[in-house]
Amino acid sequence: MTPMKEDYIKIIFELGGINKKISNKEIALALDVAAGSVTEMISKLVEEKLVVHEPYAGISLTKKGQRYATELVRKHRLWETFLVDKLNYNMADVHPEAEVLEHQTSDRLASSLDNFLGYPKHCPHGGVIPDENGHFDDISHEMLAMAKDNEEVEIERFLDNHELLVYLTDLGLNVEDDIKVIRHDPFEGPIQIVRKTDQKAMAVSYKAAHNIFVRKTNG
Amino acid sequence: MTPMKEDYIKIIFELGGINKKISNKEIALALDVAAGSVTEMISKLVEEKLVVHEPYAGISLTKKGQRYATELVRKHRLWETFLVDKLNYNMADVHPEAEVLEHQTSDRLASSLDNFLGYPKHCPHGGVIPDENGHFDDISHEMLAMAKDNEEVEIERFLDNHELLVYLTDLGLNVEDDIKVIRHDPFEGPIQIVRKTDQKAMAVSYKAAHNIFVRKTNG
DNA sequence: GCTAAATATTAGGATTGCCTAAAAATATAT
DNA sequence: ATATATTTTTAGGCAATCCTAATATTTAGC
Ligand SMILES: [Mn+2]
Ligand SMILES: [Mn+2]
Ligand SMILES: [Mn+2]
Ligand SMILES: [Mn+2]
Repeated sequence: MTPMKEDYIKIIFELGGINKKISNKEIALALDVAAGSVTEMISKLVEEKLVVHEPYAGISLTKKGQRYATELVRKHRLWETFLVDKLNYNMADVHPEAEVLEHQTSDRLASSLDNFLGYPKHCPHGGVIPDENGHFDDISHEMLAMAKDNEEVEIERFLDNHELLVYLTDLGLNVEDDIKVIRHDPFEGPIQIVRKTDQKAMAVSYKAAHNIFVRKTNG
Repeated sequence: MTPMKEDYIKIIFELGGINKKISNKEIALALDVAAGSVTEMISKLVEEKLVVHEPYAGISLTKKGQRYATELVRKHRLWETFLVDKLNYNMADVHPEAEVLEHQTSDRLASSLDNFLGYPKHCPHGGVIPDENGHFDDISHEMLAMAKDNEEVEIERFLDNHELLVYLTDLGLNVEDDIKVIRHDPFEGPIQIVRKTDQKAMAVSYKAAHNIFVRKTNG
């Protein structure tokens, strides 16, 4: 496994989870490489039984590919957690550092780090950290944008996008916040919310609200 | 700068410091690559003004090359310190992890790590950690093997060799120990020493004593 | 000082991963 | 249903870094 192969496997996992088929183009876009490079790399990953490829139909991970993907996601998110919790990085800044450290992280290092961090369950963006055996909890795919007026939800996770995270940091909205949706302004206007703990009112842009995933807090 | 170029620069620094000329062969041996590969890489480093090469005479670093070398040594040793101080690694085990992490360490990450570790001056093997500006203290080149009977010295540093470090860990000898040399057994026999703090007597093998560097504690 | 051994360089070739441009396959829109 | 647009694959090349084998140069032994 080279770092590039790991990144291909990881992006297939992140875009498609454990069964959705991903197109050549989606990978090329996400990794910022040419389509021809993707075709070529995928054919190598097929040989190594890490992915399944139906030409012109799509690409998905084998069990073995999933194993590598979750390991890499684990390492990535442990580093992100380290950077925020121990080195006082801002959550918007950790991605590029983790993106390279992940590939140089032995299993021993990952497990020492995990222990040092107190076995965190989530990265600073709310992403699940798989355990040593590749097990991880389900994640929500419910967008804040889709929550109904008056619904009470918990902020579960943010997509790991720099601009989004800077925006949310400025706004003061955090993972694990319990909030109440007040209303959806028309014409793709902001979603108005209130944080229950401190009654702070926030207006979350329509676009951002599509990149924030929530979980109903029942009630 | 690629990771391999960084490793070439670093080994030239470690073998030769800031002025000694290093041979092709020494580099090939240290990095475990073929002599032809070294010639080729050196010619690239010459183009980039990182090293000076007199064919058949030897290779040394330019000022620019020294700058890169000290930066990499700094990152390497900060990681080693992190692994020992925070993740409870044994000093014999840290080298391979640091060897790869060093290449993926931004200046920002290095300085956050430095702060987190409390600005350590030395790595777990007693090697000096250069500061952000590439400055570092002098190091001793006096081998324990050469210390005279009855001389009192402080253990300054160990060469970073796995077997040596395992041996010294078992023996219980540490960097910064203040010791007294008792005697040199003949026929390349061990050097008998006593640690001043706890009067613990130790017999350090002849070979190991050539890889341990000390500083006179005057007295 | 000459010859043999050691060291360094050059030459030719492999691999990995990327690129662009052309060709093939598929999807979409009227 | 065809023409157009999009996506995917193929083909030909390039850069980095390694290797082995052949050649050149320097050093060491007698
Ligand atoms: Mn990565
Ligand atoms: Mn994350
Ligand atoms: Mn290295
Ligand atoms: Mn060290």
